[in-house]
Amino acid sequence: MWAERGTHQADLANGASPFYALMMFPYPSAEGLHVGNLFAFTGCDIYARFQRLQGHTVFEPLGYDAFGIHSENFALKVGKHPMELIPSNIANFRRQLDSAGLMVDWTHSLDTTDPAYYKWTQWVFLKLHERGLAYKKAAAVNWCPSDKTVLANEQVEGGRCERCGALVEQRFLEQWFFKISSYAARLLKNLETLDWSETTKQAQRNWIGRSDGARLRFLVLDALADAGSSAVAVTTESRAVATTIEVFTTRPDTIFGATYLVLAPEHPLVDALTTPQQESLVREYRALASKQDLITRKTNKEKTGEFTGSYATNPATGELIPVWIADYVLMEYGTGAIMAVPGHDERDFEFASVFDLPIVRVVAGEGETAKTPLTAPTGVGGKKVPAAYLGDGRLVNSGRFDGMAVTDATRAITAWLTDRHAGEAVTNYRLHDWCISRQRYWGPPIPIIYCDTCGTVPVPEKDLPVVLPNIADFKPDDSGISPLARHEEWYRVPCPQCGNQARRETDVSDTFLDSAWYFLRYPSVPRADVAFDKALTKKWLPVTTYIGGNEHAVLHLLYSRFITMVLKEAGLVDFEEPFTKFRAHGLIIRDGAKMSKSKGNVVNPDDYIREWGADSFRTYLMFLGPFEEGGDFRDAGISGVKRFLDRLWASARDCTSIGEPDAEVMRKLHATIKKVGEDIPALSYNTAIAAMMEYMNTLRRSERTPHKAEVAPVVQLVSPFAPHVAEELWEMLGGQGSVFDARWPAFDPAMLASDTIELVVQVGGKTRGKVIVAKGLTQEQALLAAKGDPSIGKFITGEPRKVILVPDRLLNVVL
RNA sequence: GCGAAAGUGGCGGAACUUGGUAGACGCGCAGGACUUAGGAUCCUGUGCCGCAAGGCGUGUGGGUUCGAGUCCCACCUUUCGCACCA
Repeated sequence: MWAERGTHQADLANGASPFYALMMFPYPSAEGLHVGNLFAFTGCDIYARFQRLQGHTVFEPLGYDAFGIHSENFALKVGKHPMELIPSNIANFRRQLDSAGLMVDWTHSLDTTDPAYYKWTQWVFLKLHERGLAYKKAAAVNWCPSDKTVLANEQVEGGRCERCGALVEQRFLEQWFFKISSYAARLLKNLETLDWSETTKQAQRNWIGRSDGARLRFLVLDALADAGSSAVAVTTESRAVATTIEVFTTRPDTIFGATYLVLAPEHPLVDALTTPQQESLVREYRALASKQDLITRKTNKEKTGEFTGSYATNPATGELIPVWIADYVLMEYGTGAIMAVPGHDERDFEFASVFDLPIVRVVAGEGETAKTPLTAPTGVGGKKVPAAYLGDGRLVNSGRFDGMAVTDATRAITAWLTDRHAGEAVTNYRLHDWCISRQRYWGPPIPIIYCDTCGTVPVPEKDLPVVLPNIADFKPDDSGISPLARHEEWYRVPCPQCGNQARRETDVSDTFLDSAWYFLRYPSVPRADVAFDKALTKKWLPVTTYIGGNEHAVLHLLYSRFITMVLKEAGLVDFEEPFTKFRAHGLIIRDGAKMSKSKGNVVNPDDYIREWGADSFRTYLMFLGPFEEGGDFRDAGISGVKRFLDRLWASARDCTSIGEPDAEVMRKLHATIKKVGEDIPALSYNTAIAAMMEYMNTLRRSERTPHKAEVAPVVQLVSPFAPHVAEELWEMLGGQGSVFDARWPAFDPAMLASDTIELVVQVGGKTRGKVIVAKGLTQEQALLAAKGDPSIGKFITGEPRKVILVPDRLLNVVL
């Protein structure tokens, strides 16, 4: 009936009070819908249905995120082509989703692997390229030397290839990047304006990773100085070959304690700095470092490194300090070089201890002096061991800055060094540019053509989409480049500018690009002439409420925000934050353990829907626990929810319109309407369901044939949770049209009022019972009533020392 | 290491941005009714100790308060995220 009447279709052009309820679209796996998906969708669906009952025109679209490595790997595993697998997976998902009774408007669905969709994904790439936000550079990828292929980060487990177990290496390939790092400050600042869960915002803040500090310059006096000589002569020749090493530090106040410099092994200055004596050692170390894959390098705790043979001048002390390379310094962060302050940095301390480099104290804490040894108490016996001092304090061994507090010194020293042209204050972000290249098959080809005469040429918009060809050998191989690079007939094209023989980019783009703009597309599906219609976009976006998993709290949400910002700058949309409100749902576990195929505890929604019905299943999922925290799925629990719905059904079937409803029951009903109406928008679905159950218990215990007025509103309250049952009962009770086109029942505050209340009585802070009394009693009256109750009165043995009355709630008698 | 969240019956979880009957609701369990039967339905009970009166109870130890699951201090544990980010 819903399908026939188009109940779930929103009138996008004319609907009043638009409400865009978005859920994160699933990857249509061959295994079918995961119960976690359904948990998320149901939670969003309830919210959306409730908003509709509040009078909004609700748009609840859903599509499929079908590109990417998961699909590709699965296709490889079962020996089928993804182009063949995806449609059947989608059909299966659609069947399952329909059986769950979601209010999805399927006339606006999308599939990221459809050329009609990815045409616009490529168009988004071109928009970024136009604005100079897409660029190419060499970057490290995970390389499996045994499978001879590029691995995605999620295919590397503990530094090894998840398939063959070989140690993963890093390789450098030319890749496309988006300049998201230029937007770091804005992405961070805008977070303050968003109605998102605090945990999600915090995760984004950490990812963006703002650090305020200084960029400092260290002059290398003579790159060719003799490593053995401690007093390097400053000659005019050496000045001529002088190089500057830039470092980033958050502790410029500790510069007097910088006793050496460290560069990342792949730092571009390393060659120039390495002296002939050190050359072979440095080369060896660099080779070793580059062999390590990205992950083990980051988790390897033992400090290793090599001396370059060069010395630089500490701009504060004027002393010569050695320049080292070590893999604990990361090229990706800051300037790829650090000033090492072993006295006040744990990592530097460890490194200095291993290589016997000088450690100087420049900050003294409470009760410490310049001479106090740098130690930290150990756990056992409180014995002191040498360690860096990380705490607050005042400067020592720092010349004119001695005695200054750390915070003041940070400012003062930065200013002093700035005056001397040795550095300046900078803000640094951890966020690095977004690498969107994938040396894979199953994604949208990056719309770029390389021409010998014209260079890098973007594919003209009119030539989009660049269709992904259906090739049989889509498996990545030892060429180390995309499978598309094996298909000359595909990549060989005339240059769009000069017409000469040219070559297509053979990498495809990251799946995260597909999902970074899909919410813009939904309202405009199925229009083929634009990515998104201007009027519809203006009316429906930004998304009113977005619900999804916290696993996407960082990347997906950040990328979507970035793309939206860029489109705003390009004048294509008129907002820069795509999701006004975001809430993350929790995780469903089963019998206390995470669901996994290997444990065999995966819940197949089909089985439960068949056995218990979609409504019971939905309601049970929401009853497990707080929606934002998830819950523990136990088979036994579902029966309680089923019983509740059965009882509601029986009450609706048996209720009568004769006579009057019971006043006490009606009071409870109105309290329930209030509670459910407050709980649903707060996503407290579990307590909303509990409140409805409680009401049904009250109704049942009144032991009369229920009056229609006592039952009908409950049908509406339960409708977001159990839409099928509610729709049927609505009709059974003579409701007009769909229950979802009716309005949410209003509660009457006057109904909640009662003349008498239960007054809790405490004696000396201990609860002794309660008395039923008239409202608005004075302290004396309340005390009298308490004394009058024998089970309470016996505790009031003397003259009260103090009496506290919380009007109409509680009386505490202190003896 | 850094960041975030959380510790409440046999179990999942309630207790409302405000300190005021801890354990709502559901599962499970126990007893009963109906039944040829019950994994159906309905009723009753169910934090712990105690025959009772009563006492004890929200991770541990302190504190504030007439009154603390809730606020403050210290600690312990667990989960999740990020992790050599200078």
